[in-house]
Amino acid sequence: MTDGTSERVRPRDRILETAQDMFHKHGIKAVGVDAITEAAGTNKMTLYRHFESKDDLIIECLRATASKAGAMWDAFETEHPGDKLAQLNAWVRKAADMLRADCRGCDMANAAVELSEADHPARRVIKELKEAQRDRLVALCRDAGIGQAELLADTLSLLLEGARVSLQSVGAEGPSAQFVRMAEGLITSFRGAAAR
Amino acid sequence: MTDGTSERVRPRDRILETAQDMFHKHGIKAVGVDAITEAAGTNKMTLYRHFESKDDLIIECLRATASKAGAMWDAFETEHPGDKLAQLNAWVRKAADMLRADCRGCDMANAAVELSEADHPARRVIKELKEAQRDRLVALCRDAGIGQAELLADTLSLLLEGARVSLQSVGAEGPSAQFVRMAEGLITSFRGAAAR
DNA sequence: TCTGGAAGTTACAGACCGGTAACACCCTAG
DNA sequence: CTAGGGTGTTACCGGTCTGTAACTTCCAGA
Repeated sequence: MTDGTSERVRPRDRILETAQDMFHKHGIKAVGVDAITEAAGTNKMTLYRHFESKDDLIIECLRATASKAGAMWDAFETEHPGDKLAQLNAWVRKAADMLRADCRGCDMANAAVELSEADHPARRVIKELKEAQRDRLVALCRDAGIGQAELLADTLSLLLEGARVSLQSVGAEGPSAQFVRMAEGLITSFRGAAAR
Repeated sequence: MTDGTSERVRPRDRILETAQDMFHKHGIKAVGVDAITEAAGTNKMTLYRHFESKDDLIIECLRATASKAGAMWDAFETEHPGDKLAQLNAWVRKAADMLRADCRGCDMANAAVELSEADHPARRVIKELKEAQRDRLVALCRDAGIGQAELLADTLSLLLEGARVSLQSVGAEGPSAQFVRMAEGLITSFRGAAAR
């Protein structure tokens, strides 16, 4: 057994985890590679042995974040197997849970704002991952038997995205406080339209 | 006549205008004061004679942007005097017009994302200005005779905020393309609820 | 014409950034 | 035990950043 009880985490994974956390909390441009390696208990050379550049590290962080979000979606399915409407409601509740005062918003959206250069390599990845999330929400709405599934999914997407950014600019007492009411009202409204 | 046809703009105003434009296009942290002064046809010393610091310049830029947005609101009133519902529809159309592919989003929201430090002096100003805009939209909805004016205004706010950030992460073909349909549907829905 | 203040110029300070080179070390697989 | 790859350490490069000092130039108003 190579690991035993010690189970030492590889430097690459420590760097990835630490970078995700620091990028999320302080922003990408506000965090230097020196700060990341120090917080991860390693050094800059090791970082550059595992990642081509800071941009490469950013991209890997975004992929890791999206992967965690994907696991959250899987949890909806296992918690409410087959019941798509319950999964959609779980999504709303989970989204509302993330709208706490200390929430710094969506990492991908924030990265898109910070990395303003149109040809930045991270932009491709952000678009890919965001489109995948959109497809998943559309499929969930459709499978829940909602008529205009795309429109509802897009509306919910924009509401959540807006709530996350509003949280940062006006705070938790702003419009984002009404997110659950808006989302649930929309879902019932769309369901009623389908039944009609 | 001191100005004549030349109409020379004061360095301070040139700096403010240029900084607004560059901050909007490239982001705050991506633009240095040297680049601003060069683009404004002046120099760094002149900038620091008119603004205490870069942070101070940022704040003045945000105020100027909000002032321009306020002028836009005034235009709604003059174009549709007394007709609050028409003004609300004009707001929707104006918002949709800003959702072009090259749109870089809301300067205040972007600044809130970029300036992640909780005690950054710009954060107070951002919150103030955003709350003022919210109050204005709530008043417009209420004066348009809509029952749950606050809820509609907050929903529209989040939708627009979300559309602007979605535009940057997934592009113009993403959920933001449906903004007008969503907004108009919401307005008619809320109006129907009031009539009921 | 004189003068005072605004504006421009140059140079610099001090800090931080991403990224690299050269070298010492340790720990594990063979 | 030994060899070698992953890791840590230190120093450095060139560049950029905000902000300041000292000085010159320009221009409008009295």
